[in-house]
Amino acid sequence: MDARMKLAPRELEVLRTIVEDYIAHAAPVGSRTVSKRSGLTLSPASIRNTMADLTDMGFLEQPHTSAGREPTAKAFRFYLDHVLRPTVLSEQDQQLITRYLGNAGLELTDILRQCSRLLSSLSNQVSMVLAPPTDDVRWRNIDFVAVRPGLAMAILVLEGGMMQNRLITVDENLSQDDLVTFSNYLNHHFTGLTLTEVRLRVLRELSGAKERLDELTRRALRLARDAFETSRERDLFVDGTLNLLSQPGFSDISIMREMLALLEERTRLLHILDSTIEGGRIKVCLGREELDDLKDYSLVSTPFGCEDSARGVVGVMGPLRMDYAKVVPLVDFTARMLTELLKKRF
Amino acid sequence: MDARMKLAPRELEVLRTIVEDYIAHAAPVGSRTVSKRSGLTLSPASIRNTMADLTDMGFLEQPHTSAGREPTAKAFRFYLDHVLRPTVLSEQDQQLITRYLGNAGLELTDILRQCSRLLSSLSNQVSMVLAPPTDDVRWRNIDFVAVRPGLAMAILVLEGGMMQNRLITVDENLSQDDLVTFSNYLNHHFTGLTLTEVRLRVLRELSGAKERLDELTRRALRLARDAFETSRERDLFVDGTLNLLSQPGFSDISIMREMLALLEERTRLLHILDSTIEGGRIKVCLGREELDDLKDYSLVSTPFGCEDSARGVVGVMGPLRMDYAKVVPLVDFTARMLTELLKKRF
DNA sequence: CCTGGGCACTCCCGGGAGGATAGCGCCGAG
DNA sequence: CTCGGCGCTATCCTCCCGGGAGTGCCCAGG
Repeated sequence: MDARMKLAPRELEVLRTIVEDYIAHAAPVGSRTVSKRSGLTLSPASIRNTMADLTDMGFLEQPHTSAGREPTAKAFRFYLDHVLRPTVLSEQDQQLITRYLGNAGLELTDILRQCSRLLSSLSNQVSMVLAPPTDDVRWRNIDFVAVRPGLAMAILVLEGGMMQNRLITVDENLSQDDLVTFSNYLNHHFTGLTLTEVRLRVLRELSGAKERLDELTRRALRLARDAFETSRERDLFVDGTLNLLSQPGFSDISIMREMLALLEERTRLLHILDSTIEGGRIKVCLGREELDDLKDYSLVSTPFGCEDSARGVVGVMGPLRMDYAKVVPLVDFTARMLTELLKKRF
Repeated sequence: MDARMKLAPRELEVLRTIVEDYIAHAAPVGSRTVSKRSGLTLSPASIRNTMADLTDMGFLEQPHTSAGREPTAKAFRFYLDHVLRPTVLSEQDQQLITRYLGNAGLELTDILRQCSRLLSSLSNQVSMVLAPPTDDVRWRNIDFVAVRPGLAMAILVLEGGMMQNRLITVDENLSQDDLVTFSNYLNHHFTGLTLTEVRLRVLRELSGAKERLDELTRRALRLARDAFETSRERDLFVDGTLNLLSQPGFSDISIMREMLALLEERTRLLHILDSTIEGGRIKVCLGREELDDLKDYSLVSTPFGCEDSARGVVGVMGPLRMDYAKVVPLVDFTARMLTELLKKRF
């Protein structure tokens, strides 16, 4: 976007003032206000001229004749890209996050859940944390533990220290020793492959010439198949839904409902979050531009996790006019901490 | 409540009509409507007399002079206790539930989550499912699996087939064999005790004269302590929050917010649900009577699980005037199915 | 004594009028 | 280029008024 070139310093300053005032007060901004709050020493009348220009350029719009101006999505985009300078999170919040994540527990899910809580309460918005996908992570080790006759738990450790465990039904008279034999077999054959590859290979071998497989192999493969048949649903933590209600100007209940519907319908949400992973850097996705359902909302998200392995996403969703100056560093910092924590722990 | 004695057949019929009409339309009911809809063949004027009596008795109230009557909480209580006859769930819904629960997975959490989904979508209300507490369940078997040096997973199987697993940090140079030794030791000593008892005993022995313990014992006890130090938070599944918004007459946003706050603040919710477990039978708890925060809501809940072991709770929460004739059998049936399923599976 | 028609009364609700307010556009002087 | 001033416009709030729904009460009739 080369829009920056076109904006004179004064226009830029006026735009900045309007956006920030709008973020702070959630109401159309008038020329008088801009005149007072901006760094410029211009009368309202002069400001009005500039505002008229900005309106022509598509940065501002009036809800109706003779109301103040509201920034458009384009204005927010511009503000984010060219005006907002990267800031760091307040010392206080940093400490809070570090402390909480420090003793959030050993399990990834606990950590991520905690993370989501933190994000929503610090941002006063809806937060979401999407766990890293496990499909492309490499197999390191599997264990089977007999729970009771006919039921066993499979514990799969993946590269990077991620784990999955799930219950599977097994032959009634399999002993723990049998299970160990099977896991040895599987570990020997599959270590280093990704889960997707494993799944593929298991299926191929099982459906292939059965007679060629000995009993051991076949049973081991069956176990593996049961344990990984379907890829496990990725954990998705959403928190702070309540914050949606506290907002001024959720004038339209229907949008609200749309939002809540989205939050309950995990698949779509998951897809949206996942699509933000690509850039690698923090990304602000304005409703009007990309999420066509949520015109007046925006999503600040960034991936976390080591760059070379599976990555999850943390994000904060709120109204278009949320406090980016705070939320962006917040999301950024949280993701960094999380990445660091995972690197250390796993 | 001996109020039933006092109600003449006509009064009862009028009350019934008003309650049911109010449930269906969520609006004050006038004498004219009652005259038409009730089984009685009386003119509005006569109905008015009866309605006046019912108002005096505290069963009805007027939002303002010259509006229709609304049933009070007392009326709902009466309706539930003496008018509503136990009905069975529609064949169709029964099948739906049986089918879905049938292939909900092997793990308890998956089953309960599914259950919650079902309840909310069939009732169009907010549903909640609280997992059985594990504190008073007896220990059956523990296993430790080394995940990587310094980290192990403890898998605890409880009586009735419930399981818990969690990660614990261990001595860097413990081998899998050591872990097996420890688990043998623990199983030998603790099988049959409840988790609370185990926790108590572990702490006592560890804090007691340390020199008396040999190395093996001490290390085994340490593992046990780490694995059970804090009782795990009970799973609580809430679904259908969205339904709150679809309701007519959530006139007051503040109540709505109260409700959502409650749903996020798990502890309180958990406490409320848990307190409904005592009766053993299905219970309808009207906001005004017992949950003083939620004046206009009511909770239909019932415990599930074998009577002699730990029991969880399923419930549906909705406005005072929800469709009890449908919700009560729904909750009841779901709990029964769940109980049966658990009995069979675990 | 119960029933039910009639009537006056009360209260809510929706629509319209009018004043106050906020903000714009434009013009014209400095 | 700046900016004070004026006229214009649209919203919001308040008040008011009439229609509608439903009650309470009275009284006649079975």
